[in-house]
Amino acid sequence: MPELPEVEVSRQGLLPYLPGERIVGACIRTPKLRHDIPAGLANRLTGLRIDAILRRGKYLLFDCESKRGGGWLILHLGMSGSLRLVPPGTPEKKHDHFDLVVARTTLRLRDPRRFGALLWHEGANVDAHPLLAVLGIEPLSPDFDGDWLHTVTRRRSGPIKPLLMDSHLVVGIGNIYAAESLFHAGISPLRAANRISLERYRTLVPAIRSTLEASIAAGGSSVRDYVHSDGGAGCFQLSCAVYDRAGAPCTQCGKPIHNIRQAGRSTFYCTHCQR
DNA sequence: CGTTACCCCTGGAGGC
DNA sequence: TGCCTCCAGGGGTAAC
Repeated sequence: MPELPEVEVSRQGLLPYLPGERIVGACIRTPKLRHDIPAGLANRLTGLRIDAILRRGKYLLFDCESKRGGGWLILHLGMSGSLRLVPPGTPEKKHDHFDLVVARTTLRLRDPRRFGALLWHEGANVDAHPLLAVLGIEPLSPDFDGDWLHTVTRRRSGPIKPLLMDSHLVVGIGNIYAAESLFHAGISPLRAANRISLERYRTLVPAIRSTLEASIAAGGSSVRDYVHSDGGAGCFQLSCAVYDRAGAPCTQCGKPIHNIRQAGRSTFYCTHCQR
């Protein structure tokens, strides 16, 4: 479920409740998700204070006194992960793999497909973690602009859409937002990255940014529901222009949206509006 | 080096 | 109702 906007909205939803709180316990019910869960993690966490919650790409980073002998709890939601704040003592359900317990609430991770991750990084420099050190640029950072994307794609002859989803280049853009952004920029997902002009990259990057920001804003309004109820925290994209709209009329020209496969993922686009 | 195929896993949808 | 196939918003790894 989560792409960058969902992860960011989850982070913002946790901010009123967790930073400043002391971890009084943790419960790990699963030996591994995407990776093995570090041995002794629950004990390591217990007693530390949560100083801050940051986001890097689709990773949530919990600063657990990292500058005072602690470290970082690193969390990834994979395809099916979700976070809830539940009252202390709430019985767990199937696929509830992890609890982080503070005095007044419990952060609960649920992930049926177990593609998520739960990791620990000792010490202050979380960017040094092997999975984080290889990540690309943040799409909402000012350094991410059309000129930058044009420059780094000069030797990339593959199609643009899988490239936008490559976290080693730029983080956080998943299958939905890659498709939506390319539609808004009028660029075919099949076009070779090194055959897109600088001018068009200067259109594409703002399209990416506005698509992500609009989704974060849409999710922001439902943060309270998210952290307090069983309500869906899924797709904050209220309405997609192309994603999951195969056969339906294009919102611009009325011709049917196509569904193809690229690098093992479905791609939705308009063959008339996107070139 | 760049690009793609496969794999990790469960659950929901739709066909028969 | 059951059984089957296909599909799903991610990403690490191996192979070309």
